[in-house]
Amino acid sequence: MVTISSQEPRGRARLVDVAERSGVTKSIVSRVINGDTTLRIRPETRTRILRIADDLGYRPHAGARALSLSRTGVLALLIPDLSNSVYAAVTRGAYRQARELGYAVLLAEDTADVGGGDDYAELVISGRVDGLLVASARADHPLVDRLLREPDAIAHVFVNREVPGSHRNVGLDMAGASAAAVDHLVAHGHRHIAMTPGPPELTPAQARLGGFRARLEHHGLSPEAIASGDFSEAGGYTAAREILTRWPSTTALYTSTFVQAIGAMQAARSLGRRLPHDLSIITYDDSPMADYLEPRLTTVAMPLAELGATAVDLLVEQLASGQVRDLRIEDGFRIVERDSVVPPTR
Amino acid sequence: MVTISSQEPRGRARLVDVAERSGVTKSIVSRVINGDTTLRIRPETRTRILRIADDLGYRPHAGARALSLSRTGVLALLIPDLSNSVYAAVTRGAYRQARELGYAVLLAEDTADVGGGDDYAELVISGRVDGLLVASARADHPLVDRLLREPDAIAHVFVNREVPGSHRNVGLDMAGASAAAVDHLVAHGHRHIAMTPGPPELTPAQARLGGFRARLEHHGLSPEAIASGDFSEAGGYTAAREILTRWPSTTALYTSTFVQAIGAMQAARSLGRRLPHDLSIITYDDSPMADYLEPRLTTVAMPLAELGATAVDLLVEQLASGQVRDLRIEDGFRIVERDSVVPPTR
DNA sequence: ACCCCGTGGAGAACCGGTTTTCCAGACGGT
DNA sequence: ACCGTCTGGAAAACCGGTTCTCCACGGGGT
Repeated sequence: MVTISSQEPRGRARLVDVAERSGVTKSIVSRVINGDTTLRIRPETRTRILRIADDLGYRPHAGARALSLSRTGVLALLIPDLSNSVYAAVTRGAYRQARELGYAVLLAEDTADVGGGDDYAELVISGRVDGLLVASARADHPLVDRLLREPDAIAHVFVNREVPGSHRNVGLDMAGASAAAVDHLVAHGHRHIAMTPGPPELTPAQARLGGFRARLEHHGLSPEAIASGDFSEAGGYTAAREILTRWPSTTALYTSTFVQAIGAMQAARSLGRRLPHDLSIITYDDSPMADYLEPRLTTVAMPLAELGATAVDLLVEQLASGQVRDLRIEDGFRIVERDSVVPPTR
Repeated sequence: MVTISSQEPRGRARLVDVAERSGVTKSIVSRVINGDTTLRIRPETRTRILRIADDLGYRPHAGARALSLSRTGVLALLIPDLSNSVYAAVTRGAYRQARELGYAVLLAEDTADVGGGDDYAELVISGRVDGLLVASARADHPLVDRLLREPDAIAHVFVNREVPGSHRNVGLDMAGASAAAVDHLVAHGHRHIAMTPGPPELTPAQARLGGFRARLEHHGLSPEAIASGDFSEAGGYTAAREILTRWPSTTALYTSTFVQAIGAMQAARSLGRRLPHDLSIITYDDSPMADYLEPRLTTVAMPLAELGATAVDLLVEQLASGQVRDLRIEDGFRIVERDSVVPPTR
């Protein structure tokens, strides 16, 4: 039978362990570690405590801390689709900024199958996280309903989607980016320009389409064709085929996501169009892959990391002050010229 | 001045709130809610408690629970790169299985810049999660060192990588999948087959290369060429260009990741090779995008969701019993035939 | 010798759960 | 009427922190 002496290191060092070895009480250790400025303490005692805490590898227990402070220092980022690399960039920006502000980020994929999405509200109610960054695009999301019904119950910010009346939207200048895409195509001489904006009920699709239409009008043009289709390769393929068969005069296409562009390129090829001469393509959102397509794909790169970081800023601000507001990142997008946009041959 | 009556709903309902309204003590409520079978209680009292808890929307405070139980019911999944869709599939499998077993999964991207990676061990030490699913591929990872030094301090499992001596590896049959790819190419008549395995120091690259070599040998062949390059588009491009320029007799190429294949296709085109007739390509890992490339890309689809689920199984088993073991998912991969593999023309 | 004040820290309450121990009262048997 | 047993639940300790209140002690001034 082996008895554990009190000198034996336990599984983890606790505050009281540090206190015992330092010859003080745990309240002192807590205040030293947290840098309480109202504490008057002998410098040597302070350094002794800090050294012992370090020796023991002391780390505060997150649960105990959350219980005592009524806050966790964790934010949840809800994204609709992990395989969409757009969210990878947003996530990186959010992580970095959260870290900067002393928060951690918990990432959750908000798939439709997870019990209606109410689980995510539960993250906050059960005290796992302090607030929610909601990047889900689904229009009829039950979580969104709930957040709108009792907005103050749960700190939250909507990222890259627009929930009217929430006053908690942080977004990109999608209209501006779309206008830039139009300008780029027009500058190359295109006048018969089509677009695949994405599902009409989703706000990102609406915003990009709105900017597209408005800028065409500015140039005295109107859309050659608009065809919806979801944000996937298949959606781009279907929409582009529809456009190219029903409006063969189209010389340029603006797609709403990178993978839509992939689908659209395949659609063009399947109809015997040669890229880029028979059809110029530019897409919203950039990707490392753009350099390795044939033709290399011209894109509008968006400041996604900044979007994530700004969303964190807003959420932390909301946690601290209770104030909420909308914010749009006005600049930061840019056209990345590659080979998929050339002057029209007709 | 408004005074809050005790009838007023607080921010969240606590156990004691449910208890008061039920006319019992919180210990009873706790035992009822947790289904304590040793509790003898009047059925009507039980239903009353449950109804009131439901009415109040009671959710236990995760921190308090973790403090009391010394477990959180949360597992952390550490992945090296969020923009890699392979991990999206692994993550989905892990989420689903974790949910099944009553756990939640916290996702963390293990980027190199995050303070040496020791932060992740801290997730466990600080009581935020119960265990770690480590999918990071970096060979020299400080976290891996730490886990190897004190393996019992932190429950963990290595996913899709092989850490020798850890006895906590769960992986796919990469060698078998590579053998299947070789078989597929050989069945189409190829005898001059090259591979871009990826960075030589990473175990996934080694495992795929090993299976490739062994199966070629089985067919009485030897590799036409092997060129390393990282797992990205650029890595595939560079490696494929090297192969095609230095070993022009190559008729078929097996790449180690989907995006490597994208890069390799571009490399082939850049050298005037026509796909697939001048070069057949097959890649490890499938993607929805494969259907929209030119030519449509033949792949070896891996059971990634099952990998994630199995990893969770093993970690939960480790938490429950302290037992550890290696596990390889032997089957489940399959060739997805598309258009990028054709008989050689030479 | 006495008072006052600043220094340096002790002690206890509390956060919201879980779990173990214990007990009042009803009930049945003799 | 008394005893033992079972039923249904109360009470308290504990998990590991944070924070508020309070106090012992020593030095300086008069």
